[in-house]
Amino acid sequence: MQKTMTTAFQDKVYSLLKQIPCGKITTYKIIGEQLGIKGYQAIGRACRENPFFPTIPCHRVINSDGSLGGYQGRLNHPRKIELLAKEGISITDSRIQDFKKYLHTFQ
DNA sequence: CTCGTGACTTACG
DNA sequence: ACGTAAGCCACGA
Repeated sequence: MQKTMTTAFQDKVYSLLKQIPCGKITTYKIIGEQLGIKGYQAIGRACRENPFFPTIPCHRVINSDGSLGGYQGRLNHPRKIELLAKEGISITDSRIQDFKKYLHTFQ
């Protein structure tokens, strides 16, 4: 029956993502630092397998250089840009302006 | 159990 | 800026 097939790794990623408030974003690197791993790709993979929405807002996760990265397996997905823009984040040319200002740290 | 591939990356030259 | 290497997880054979 397993409605959800979340693994221990994904569970950690989701826990962090859920801590991200509205209007804030984070990067794969930060998540990796919090998890203590360097498998940034694995993090993105966990988001892509994310069966919940918007319980797990993977659209709030971007690259460390300010680019949107991808969404649902697609790069610079228009949906991701729109969602972030609605949260008050300015995006230009598939890139976040002053994304550091919106960066959310798991302190 | 082992191997190979894919994945929303990052770092380096 | 581009290409390559490193590194972590999940899935299929």
